[in-house]
Amino acid sequence: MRITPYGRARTSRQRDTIAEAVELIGAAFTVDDLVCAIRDRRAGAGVATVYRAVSAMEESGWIERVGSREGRALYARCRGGAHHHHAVCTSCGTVLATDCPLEAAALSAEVEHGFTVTAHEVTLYGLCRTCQVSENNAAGDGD
Amino acid sequence: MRITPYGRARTSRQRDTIAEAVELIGAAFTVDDLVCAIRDRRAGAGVATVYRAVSAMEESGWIERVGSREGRALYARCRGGAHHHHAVCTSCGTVLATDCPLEAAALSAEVEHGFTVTAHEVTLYGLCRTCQVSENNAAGDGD
DNA sequence: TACGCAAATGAGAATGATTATCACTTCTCG
DNA sequence: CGAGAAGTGATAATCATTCTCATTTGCGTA
Ligand SMILES: [Mn+2]
Ligand SMILES: [Mn+2]
Ligand SMILES: [Zn+2]
Ligand SMILES: [Zn+2]
Repeated sequence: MRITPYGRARTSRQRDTIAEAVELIGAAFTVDDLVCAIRDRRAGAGVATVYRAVSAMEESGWIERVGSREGRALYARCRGGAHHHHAVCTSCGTVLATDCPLEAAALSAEVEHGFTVTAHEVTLYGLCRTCQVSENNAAGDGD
Repeated sequence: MRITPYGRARTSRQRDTIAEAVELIGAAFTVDDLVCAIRDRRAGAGVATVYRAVSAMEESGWIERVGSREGRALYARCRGGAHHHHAVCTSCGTVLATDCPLEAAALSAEVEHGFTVTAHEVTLYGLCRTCQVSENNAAGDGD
């Protein structure tokens, strides 16, 4: 059973456009990014619809929440098999998958204090190789 | 120079009460937790004042932000020397300091993709030893 | 192919945490 | 004693996200 953007849910003109925008952006995005990307396209979509589409895409596993930026939730197209985390470039939004650092290291809280970890959040922010290079050349560029 | 709840800032009846509440709780707390804890005490404080006090306490390093719970920021009295992270008991709010797992493991994003990490978030949620024990005994005991 | 209806849409209201205002009150210090 | 800086608090403003509800639409089925 192939993973589609919306799982087994119904499709629509709006949802198609939204999924296209996700592919087009090809990096971490916020709901607002989608709303803007869609505004000038063939089919607009109300804010509520975009929020619902993002929820559906996340539920079906087609996108993942990868962090937050300025109070807005960050998502990305990042099909996840095994448990992993994300490195998000704060300049261009490129998202890399990283292994979970908690599996390798014996967790001090776990071994020293008998703490049972049931959930954890690990998110890295920084610059991808491309953006490091362009920072060397240009002085001040966006974000 | 001793670290005081409000750094070099002025003190007040309200701020004293707020700092007391932090010590009294002795676990992770939200701003709302403080507001409630103070309500019935000798000196109340407006919500805005509590928010400002929490900011001041965080700035002075007397408390730290240790995560979030249901959309509300979580803080704790956790004097931090070296870089570290937190394990927060989702049952009682106990906060443990944990070593940073990113320093031990060679970060795959860093070595494999040339990604430069400039910031990261690591927060563990789970059950402290005490709460694990009480879960074995009692069946359902609230959040 | 025509129906029926659950699912989707969207404009706008509601929520809820956090921040900003602004008119006081209270320290601090010379 | 002032003057000015800092703190207070009721209230309004932000702002991302969710909810409402009347209306439309996709799609399985007869
Ligand atoms: Mn992923
Ligand atoms: Mn700490
Ligand atoms: Zn760390
Ligand atoms: Zn506990």
